[in-house]
Formats: sequence, C-alpha cells, structure tokens
Amino acid sequence: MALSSRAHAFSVEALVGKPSKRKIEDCKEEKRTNDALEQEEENVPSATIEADKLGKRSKLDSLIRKSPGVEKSGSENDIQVGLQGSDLWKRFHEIGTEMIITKAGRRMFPSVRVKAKELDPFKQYYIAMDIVPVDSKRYRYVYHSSQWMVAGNTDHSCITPRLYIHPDSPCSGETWMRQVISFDRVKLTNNEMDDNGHIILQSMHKYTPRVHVILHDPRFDLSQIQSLPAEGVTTFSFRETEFTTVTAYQNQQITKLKIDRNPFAKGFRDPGRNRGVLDGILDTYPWRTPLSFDFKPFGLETQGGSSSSPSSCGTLSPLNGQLSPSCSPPSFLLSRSSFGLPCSDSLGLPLCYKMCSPMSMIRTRPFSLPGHDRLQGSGSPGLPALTDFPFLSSLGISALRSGKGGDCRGHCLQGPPGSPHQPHLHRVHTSGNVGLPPSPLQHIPAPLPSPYNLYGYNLPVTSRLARHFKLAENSLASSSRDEQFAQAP
Amino acid sequence: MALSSRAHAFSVEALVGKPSKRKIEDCKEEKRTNDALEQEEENVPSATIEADKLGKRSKLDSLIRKSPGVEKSGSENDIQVGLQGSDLWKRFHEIGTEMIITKAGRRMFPSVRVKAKELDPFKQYYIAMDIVPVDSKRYRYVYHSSQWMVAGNTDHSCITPRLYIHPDSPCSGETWMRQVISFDRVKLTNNEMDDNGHIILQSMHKYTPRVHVILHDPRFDLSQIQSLPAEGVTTFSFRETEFTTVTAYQNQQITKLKIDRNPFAKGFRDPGRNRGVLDGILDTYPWRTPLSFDFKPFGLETQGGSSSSPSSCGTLSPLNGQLSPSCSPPSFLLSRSSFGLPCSDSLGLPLCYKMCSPMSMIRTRPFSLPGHDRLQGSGSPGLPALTDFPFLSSLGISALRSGKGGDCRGHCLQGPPGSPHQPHLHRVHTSGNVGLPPSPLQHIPAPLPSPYNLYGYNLPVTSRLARHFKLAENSLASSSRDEQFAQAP
DNA sequence: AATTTACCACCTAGGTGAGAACCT
DNA sequence: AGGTTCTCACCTAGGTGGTAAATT
Repeated sequence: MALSSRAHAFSVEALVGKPSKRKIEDCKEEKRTNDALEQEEENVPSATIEADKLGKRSKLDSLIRKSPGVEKSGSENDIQVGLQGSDLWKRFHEIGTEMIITKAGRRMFPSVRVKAKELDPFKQYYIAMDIVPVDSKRYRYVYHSSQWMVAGNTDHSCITPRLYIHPDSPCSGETWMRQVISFDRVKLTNNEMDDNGHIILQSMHKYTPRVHVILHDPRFDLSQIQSLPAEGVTTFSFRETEFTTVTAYQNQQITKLKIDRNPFAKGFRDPGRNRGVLDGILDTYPWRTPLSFDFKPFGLETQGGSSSSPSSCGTLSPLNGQLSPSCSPPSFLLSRSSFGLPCSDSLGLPLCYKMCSPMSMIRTRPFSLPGHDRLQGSGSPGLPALTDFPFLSSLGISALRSGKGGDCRGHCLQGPPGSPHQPHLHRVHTSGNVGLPPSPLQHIPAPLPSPYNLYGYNLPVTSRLARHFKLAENSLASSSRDEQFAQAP
Repeated sequence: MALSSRAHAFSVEALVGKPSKRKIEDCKEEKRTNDALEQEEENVPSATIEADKLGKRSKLDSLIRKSPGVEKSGSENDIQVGLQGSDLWKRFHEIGTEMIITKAGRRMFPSVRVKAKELDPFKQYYIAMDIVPVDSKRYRYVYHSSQWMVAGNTDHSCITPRLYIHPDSPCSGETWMRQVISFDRVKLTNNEMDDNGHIILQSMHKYTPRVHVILHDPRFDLSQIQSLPAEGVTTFSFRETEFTTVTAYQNQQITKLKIDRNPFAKGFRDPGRNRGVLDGILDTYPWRTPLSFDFKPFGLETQGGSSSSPSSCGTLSPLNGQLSPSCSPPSFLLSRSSFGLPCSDSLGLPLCYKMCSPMSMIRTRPFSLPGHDRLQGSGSPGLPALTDFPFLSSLGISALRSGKGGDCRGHCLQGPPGSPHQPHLHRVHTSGNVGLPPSPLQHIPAPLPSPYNLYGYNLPVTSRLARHFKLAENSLASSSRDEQFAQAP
C-alpha cells in the first residue's frame, strides 16, 4: 500500500474496521445522514427529491403515459431517478467520502450515474447535474481522531453552482430510460476563474451532487429559446453521494478505497495483498463488493440489452416536508428564473456559462467540450464544455471554444451571484421503506457480478471473459443490480 | 522506415518523387479529378456541391439572415462548407489516397474536417457525412507500375451508404460556424454485418466522402418527427478526399505519408531520418507541409479564439451542370424520401440505423455511441452509434445499446437497398477560379504553423510551446489557413 | 502548520502499421 | 497470388495518487 505518510501516521488501525465512526457534524445534518444510511442499508431507495412543482404541474400533466405497468396514484409526476453504483457510494460514505479538487479539474470517483424511469418516452428531456453545498461550514480533518471537524463558516450564498448539462441532452425519455446516465466526465476544480466548464467548489467543504430532469417542450421555437420559461424540472439527490472536497486525501481509508476501485489508480494497488483469483477479477470490476449482492425492485437493464425487464417498479410515497431547512444548501433549480443569460468568460474561453440574469431558458442542443460522459459513459477522455446559445450573438456575446479543441459536450451553466435562493423552490425528501418491495428475484444467488453493471469505465474484459459474464448476467436478469431509485412526488 | 515488404518490393523509387503519376481511371472520372486538382493547386475552393433545391428553396428562403457582412446576390442558399486540412488531403491525393478498412472499423486518416459559413446563426442544423462510391469499378494495385488498375465491375446500386450524423447535431448555425466540424471518429469497416454504426465500404473500391448540411426546422414537433419531411439539405464533397479502400496499404508512399502525419503511427517513424528540430516539431503538427503555407480567402478561426476575422468571403458561381453522370456514384441525399425508418439491427445492437422506407424525417437529437468527434474533435476515443428515434417504440422497434456502453454520439443512417438513386436529385459541381479573391493577408509570412490549426488530434503541446504558438497565431490572424471552401448555388 | 501545487511513475483506453497466418 | 485477419509493439491521450516543494 502506498498511502500518504500523513494519513499513515494516524489512521492505520482504522483500516481494519470497515464502517468507521461517523464524522462530527451539526445535529441536523447528522440526523439526515443517518436516516439516509439506515434506508440504504435496507436496500430501499433513498433520494432527496426537489421538484419545481409549478413547472411540473403545468407540463407533466400533459404527458401521455405510454409506459406499461405501474400507474401512479394521484401524482402528476412519476419521474424516478435511481442512483447506480450506490453500493460503492455507500462504502465511501461510510468512511466519509472525499473528492480531490485541482486547479485543472479532477474527475469524481465514484462518479454520479443514474437511471431514469417513468419519463415520457416521446418527450425530450435535458438531464443535468450540479453540486451544492451541504452546509455553510468549513471542515478540517483531525488525524488523531480520524474525524472531520467544523473549522469555520463559509457564506455560499454568493456562489451559484455551475450546472453540468449531460452531453446527450436533449434526448427523448425513451432513450434516457434505456441507458445509464453517466456523469463520469464531470470535473471538479477549486479554480474560481475556471474557464473549462468544470464545477467550481471550495476545498474542505461538504457538497452533494444533484441530478435534474428537465422537460423540454418542443412547441417553443428553439431559436427563441431565451424567452422560453423553464418548466418541468425534477431534482434528485442521493445522500450517499455527499462528499468533502480536498486537495489531498485526508483519510487513509478513502485513499485505499479509491485505489482499490478506481481503475486508473491500479498502479498504486498493492500486488502482495492477499486476494484470490476471483478477488482480482472483481477488483477489475469494482461495481460491487465481491460476492456481495443486493437486489432492488427496479428493473435491470443491461447495457447492451433491450429494456425487457419491466420488473415491479415500486413507488415512493412523497413526503412534502422540508428537509432540514437550516442545513440545506443554497440550492437553485432549473426552473423559471433559474436558467439565465450566459456570460462570456473574461479569459476568452468561456466554456462554462454563468447565469447573469434571471432569464429562463432551455437550451436547444448542448454544445459541449468534455463531451464524453454519454449515456453509460465510457472511460474515454474528453474536454470541457461549451454551450450553444443561439441567442448569444444577438446579445453581442460570443461563445468561444477551448484552445484544446476537441469535444464540446457537457458544459456548465452557472447562476448569478446572489441568486441561489429561489423563493419559490421547495425541497421534498422521500425517506423510509416506502413502496419498494424487494424483487422476487432477490434470493437467487449470483455466481458472478455482471460486467455490464460495472462502475463507470469500459473495462478490460477479454472477449472470452465478456461472453462468460454476459451469459451469467442474462440468466440472472434483474437480480444483479446496484441502484437506488427515487420518484418525484 | 518500416514498410510492408510487398510495397517495398516494387515502389521504392517512387518515394523520391512527390506527385506520382495519376492512376488509371476512366476518362470522365479522371478529368473530373484533374480539374479539381488544378483548382486546388491554385488555392481556390474546390468542392462538389449537391443540393436538394426542392427542399432548400422552400426552407432556406424563409431564413432570416442575421449574419453580418456579405449578402449573397440572388442566391437563396449561401451555405458554404470548406475542407480543413486540404493540403494534407492533396498530398495524399497526389499519390492516390488509400484508406484501411477493417472488420472492427478503422478511422480515416486524414479525416474529414470542415468549416461552415453562411449558415443562419439562429437556425438549427444537422451536419452529416457519408461516403459514396466514385464509380462501379473494382481496382487492384499493380506494384511494378505503382498504379491502380480497374479489375472488374461492382454494382453499388443495391447498397445505400450509411449516413454518419455529426454527434453535435442538431446545433445552431452560429455554433457550427464557430467550430471546425470534425469527423475524426468516423470508422470504416468492410463488415457488411457491422452493428457498430461504422460506415460500411467494399475493399478495393474508390469512394468519396460527402458532407451534408441539413436545416432543422424547429416548428415541427420533435416527437412527431417521423412525419416531418426532410428539407433544406446541402451536400458538399471535395475531390481531394477521394480514396481507395484497402485492407493493407498498397502504395508505399501512402504508408510513408500516413506514418509521417498520423500521430498514432509515430512508432513507425524512422528516427534516423534527416530532419531538423523544426521538422520534428512540424511533424507533430501535421496540419500543413513544413514551412509551406498557402493562404485562402476564408476567415481563419482559431480553435480557441473568437470568430474575429470576417475576412472577405468570396462566393462561388454555381454550375448547374451534371457532373459526369455516367461516373457519379449511386448517391442519395438527405432530402425528401431519403431519410427513412430506421431498422433494428438483427444482431441486437442496431447502432446504425438503416433507412428501410422512403420516409423522410429529421432526427430530433442524435444519440450516438462513438460520440467523440465533436466540433473540432479531440483525439479521445469513443464508441459507435446509436440513434434516438422517438417513434421507434411505437413501431415496436427498439434501439439497443452496445454492450461496450459508453458514448452515444455519432451514428449512421443507411438508406434502403435499391433506393440510392433519387430521381429528383441533381449534382452541382462548382469549379474554376470563381468568385474567391485571395485574402489580402495571403502574403504575410507565417513564421510557424499554428498549433490550433492542426490536424485532427489534440496534440502534445507543452504549455510553454503552446504559449509560443498561440502568440504567433494571434499575430497572424487569418493568414495561416488550410482549407477549401465551397458555397451552395 | 495546514493546505495547495507541480511533477512523476504507472495505469486505462485505444489508434498505428508490421508481419505472420489465414483464406479463397 | 491476391486479399484478409489477427496479434503485436509502439504510439497518443489522459486519469491515478505519491511526493516534494511552494504557498498561505
């Protein structure tokens, strides 16, 4: 093991136990987290759902539901988003997830990958991600106690998170639902002047990613998009994806888990560790803990397969209470007056647009640079973010390209400073063991994990091995999954 | 030099001279090619333009032209598309371009990269590429004469070329025009059963790529796209991009040039060759011949820069004559009754849709796998092609994903067998020194080539070197270009 | 003293033509 | 004998955490 000497000095013994003691947080936040964890360990969906009901009601009511199976009772919005790879996320969360941020931008590991259900197959949607502060605290890691301590306060209210629009947006509901929606290529940076379209975060702070499903109404002329109010936004977040930003890993257990699970860190793995042959294979496929499977009621869709498993899609009873309002971050939603006028970056490479005015819009077609976290994103590299706003030129604002050229998919929007708190927004948190019965297949033993349910990257599966796994997976159908689903209230 | 022994046995002496004797072709084809070459050597635009006037007239007439500057006189369609890297293409063309095709799919080198002008900035366009046969001949390479000879006939009429829709489609005219539109990630295959969305070609045949600019009318509802007639299609082709398909290189000069210019073949370069330091640098940036610059009247746009050089945009007088009709390939245009109903691939991975009925349509939003040749495509890897047709499910046809997952951008459509010849189509070939005055900047010496005008790939430019080049480029503005422009009649 | 930065070796992922083996 | 397929070494391109130096 090659671990930082700093972490090594204090946290060696912590490597033995798996779920380390939870970090110190203010009570409300702590409670919220523990609630979520309990749910997750019961293998039930856990997601914080924020929905712009105003827009949703007017738009989604008009959806022609053609999806077979479950018909929701009395809810005008069935949209469900499930976290993929929640097992791995939970492993990190139990320790206290840390994410490296660098000036040049660093990918997340794990990355956010979701599956969507109950979208209208015939409607177009944008799917986007942002990362919002969990609280207004600055943290520091105390090595001798292996804990994160509050180290001060930060005012996030003047910073609006950049929005990363999935490069496949807009896309039909049918297509979104058929795929794993991967945000692999999102990069985090601590450079406030970043012009690469990366998500800008402050180090030593707690954040949580959010996923937004945005209905795109095609009736509006795309060239007049600046006057189109954004409607039909449903927002999801998953407690286990919360993390603390760092510029160097603090907790040695996090380092170890990252090295173990991130294929790109394979060079740091200890070859002398006692692992069997199967262990080695499974490390290559870090999708789940070796020989540990959990079975969710949501339908499995293999990456290459058809959506042939309509499996019982449980529903969540919506809880309309505000979730720990004093702790919830200054969130903004992609709703009316959230999308705004993008600003040209002063550096001449405005790959990430900031919302400079509360002007609502839905982009016609994203033009992105990083471009590579498509649906079920492969591990291929990409480059940041340029947004295509047809109305830019009419405002004398030009979107310029990165000198590094290349890809143009994936990009960030950023809200105006001072506007993160939208008064008309509310946050709905679904919790508890509600409406999601375990799959009838959940007790079927799975001999091997499916290579198609793997984490994030294209894996070095030899054709022979791939065939083997493919067969195993097909026979298992919907039994081998690792996801958490949530449904909009 | 590591060249194939086969080629080495016969073609060594040919390495000395640069422009080898032209291959043997039937007269009409040969004339056409020579015409084009003469134009190119005069640094004037050379492109074959095929335009669906029927659609174009009705649609483009309604464009509100907001683009500043040149207003075309009496032409209802100003669209111009210029080939990037035409110098390199010409180098290959002089020898007789060969493209490797493999079962798994092989990229083109050079790849097709274009710039578009005079699009409506506020309209949405699809930009697509296909590759059509130049003739119905099968060729074989005669080593002792270093020539391609006709070796038989082939009936291409039952094969409709797959259409590769640029992964950034649809995109606003403004955005398209701001970028180099790169088809880097197109792959060629000889596997007729290909399910990866690659372009299927026959070995030992001559082909030419075509670029299509397709106006997307946003007034049509995207979910009803199957009933939307495709209109406003303008097609461009460049004579110097013609090539012969091979499974192994035949002409040693081609091998040499590929190795010299393709960064991925650097491992085969001869380190002992006599080249100066500058030569070495320039080989890394194969955009143009070292220390040889040509200056075109079209505006330079650096990859990272703004479109700040409005330079005189000449126009081409359209020639409405049919171009060597007996030789022209069974081409199909993306016009009415060209787009059709995509078919699910029998292999379960229908990443490339074939047009099975003469039903016209424009896709809402491409869903692609290879996904990586964005505007000014980077060298990042990607995966083939899945198309998102919202109406698929209503027809009981499902688009499935590749097991390799990952990217979904870039994809092919294929026309129905037997329908490649559209009776209402005509082909317009612009030729000669028409309407394109040389740039006033064309005699400004360029000390170094711009790293932003490079061929295809993201280049290993160190930050120091990049800064150097960037400065040089900025001072040169529109003087350092390598493109051929054409305008739709 | 805490945190950040720059650089590095070592990975993943995939694009080259060479050359041997294979096919027809 | 011509043409194709497969594997390979050698590249490009870029994602890891370690490490030491720099910064605050």
